[in-house]
Amino acid sequence: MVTLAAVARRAGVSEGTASRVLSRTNSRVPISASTRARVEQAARELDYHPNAAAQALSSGRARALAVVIREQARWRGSRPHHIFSGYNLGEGLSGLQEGTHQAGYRLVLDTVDEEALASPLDLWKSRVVDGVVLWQLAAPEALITAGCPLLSLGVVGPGAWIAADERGAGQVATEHLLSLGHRHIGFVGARVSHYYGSYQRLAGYLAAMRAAGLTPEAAPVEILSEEEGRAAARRLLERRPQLTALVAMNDLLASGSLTAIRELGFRVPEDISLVGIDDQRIAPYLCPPLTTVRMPNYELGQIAAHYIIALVEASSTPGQPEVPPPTLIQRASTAPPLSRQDH
Amino acid sequence: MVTLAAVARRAGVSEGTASRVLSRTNSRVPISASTRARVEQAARELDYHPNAAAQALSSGRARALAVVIREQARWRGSRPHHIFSGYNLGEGLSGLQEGTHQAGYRLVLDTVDEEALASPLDLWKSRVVDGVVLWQLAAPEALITAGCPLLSLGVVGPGAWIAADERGAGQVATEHLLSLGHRHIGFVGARVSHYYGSYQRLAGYLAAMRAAGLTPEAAPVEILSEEEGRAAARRLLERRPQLTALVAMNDLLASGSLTAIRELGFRVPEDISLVGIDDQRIAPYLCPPLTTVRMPNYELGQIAAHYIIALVEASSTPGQPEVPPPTLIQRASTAPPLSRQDH
DNA sequence: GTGAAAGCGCTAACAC
DNA sequence: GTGTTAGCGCTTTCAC
Repeated sequence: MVTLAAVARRAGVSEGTASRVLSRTNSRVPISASTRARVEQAARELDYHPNAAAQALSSGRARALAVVIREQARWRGSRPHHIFSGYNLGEGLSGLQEGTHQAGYRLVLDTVDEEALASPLDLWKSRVVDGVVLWQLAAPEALITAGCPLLSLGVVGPGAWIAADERGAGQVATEHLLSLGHRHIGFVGARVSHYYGSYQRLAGYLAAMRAAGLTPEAAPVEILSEEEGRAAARRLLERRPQLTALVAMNDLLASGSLTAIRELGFRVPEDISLVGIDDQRIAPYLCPPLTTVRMPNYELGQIAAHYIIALVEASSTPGQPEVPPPTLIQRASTAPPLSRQDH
Repeated sequence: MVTLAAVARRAGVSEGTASRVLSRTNSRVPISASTRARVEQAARELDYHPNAAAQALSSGRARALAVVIREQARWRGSRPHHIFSGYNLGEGLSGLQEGTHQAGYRLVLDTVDEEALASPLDLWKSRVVDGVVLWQLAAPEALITAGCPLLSLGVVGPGAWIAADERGAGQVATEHLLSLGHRHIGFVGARVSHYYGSYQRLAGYLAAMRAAGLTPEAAPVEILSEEEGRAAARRLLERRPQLTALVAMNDLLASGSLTAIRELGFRVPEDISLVGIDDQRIAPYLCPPLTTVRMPNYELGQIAAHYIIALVEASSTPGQPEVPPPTLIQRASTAPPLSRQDH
């Protein structure tokens, strides 16, 4: 193993100087250009890689962040699988990894089942990570009282949190239908507990409807499943036959709604238009391909990385960052209303 | 911060003894029950969490593994996204995380763009991780010469590698069609370079066809895209009008094949049956829902964790592990052949 | 600007 | 069985 001492020896300087040249953190001291060059060359020639554990121990910073992901309480086949598979988490993780890597931090992956958030606490207390990013997860009390820098994504605090413009997504979806000429638009998926997005997306829908002077009509859903989406859409369409369009709180519910619409003998988009939110991987494969709203997941990940790193390094709360707006992805599930609405 | 010294003091023992009681690694020495109890209680009372950096520095083991994931060279919208989003990586990561966590190791997430595998090398040389798991990625020469314990998943070595029974998957898919009564079965997706699965799945198809005394008919594909799948399926069906069924090398190609089949005026499954492989998230949403073969991704992840940890701790190659077989997931895209085959 | 030296918290080899 | 002690490789005062 090549140590700092070896580099220092070869460059003809002391360990302290070599450290000052080579480490990002310790560089508040001016160094002469020639010394710097000699040290850097020696490091290169020796293929020096600083020992992360030694750096962490000595500096008190691990230069690592934890991403915590909830284990889904649902099963596929007979094996557990994490929320990984859905919600475009991949995009978010990409962004997080990108931002994290750029800043010279590492990302430690952690998963937790429902409420047992012991493992991120342990990662923090063991100084494995300097901070924690919680994916669609509210900060547990224990982590907060432990003083761990943390950031919840897509969920309201306690503690710092950021989210995409979920309300805007509901609005974008609704306004798209409005601009197509729809006047009787329902919402599938109100009231999913603990999920920030569900509340805000509904709020966006309500705002858009009211701004257009129209009466909103929303059907609640207890959990996020296709089956629930199907049932809710069915109830909505039976209760309000004048509806010509539906906004679904997310693509999964949209998928269920599609089934309900078809079961009632309607065609999409001729009789009923449908918009989802999320632009999940399944969206283009639904029949017809689903018009939906894409959330800035990648960017949210990047922003989260910057935010938590600022929090870790400055131990002062950064300002609320700007998140790019959701965008409409137009596919084949929406069209202008036919005459059905005329009665 | 609560240190080992504090625990030792409170328990009335030396640091060495406390360490022996509390650390998994250092426990080859017998300890009296009463001492052990006293130390454990003291640790509990003080809420002691060993400093990971100090442990790593002192022991020379980080108790961490890297998972390396390739950055996809394709774009979605205008942002990069990783292979995360596809190939049921989520299931595999779950299994990996599970196995890793159980053994008291952590998982460090790393992504690389195509061939630049510098960052896992750096993780290893900096002693951030004790070993590396490469997801659908061949081991780069540099990592091997560096002596890093590593394991490639779903790809043939150099270095250790494990994969699911890809050949079996091809066979299962083909045999399903055979058992339905099909005799003219084509294969979409031969010859995708560098991908172990593509070769083996084709081999499984060929074996099943030959075992049934039938003539195989495979269409090559250059890259894994729906468009390529569509083109290949079209070529195949035009060249061999007697075909009544298709096996696609994976669900993405199956999706493209579905389009081609429909474009040629055939119905699925009445005129043409179609089987995919992977059971990706999109599979149940295709029209009709795709019959496909599920790969044991979760288990593969778990097995990988055990394997690499054995490699790290024993520095001896474990035996080739048993991976559960692929299983057929029957949905609506397959049925017995109609009379078309009779001419 | 640079060197010397004191730890960071833990493990492990060695005594007893 | 348990205590003592010498580091692990780096950062960071404090001198000069």
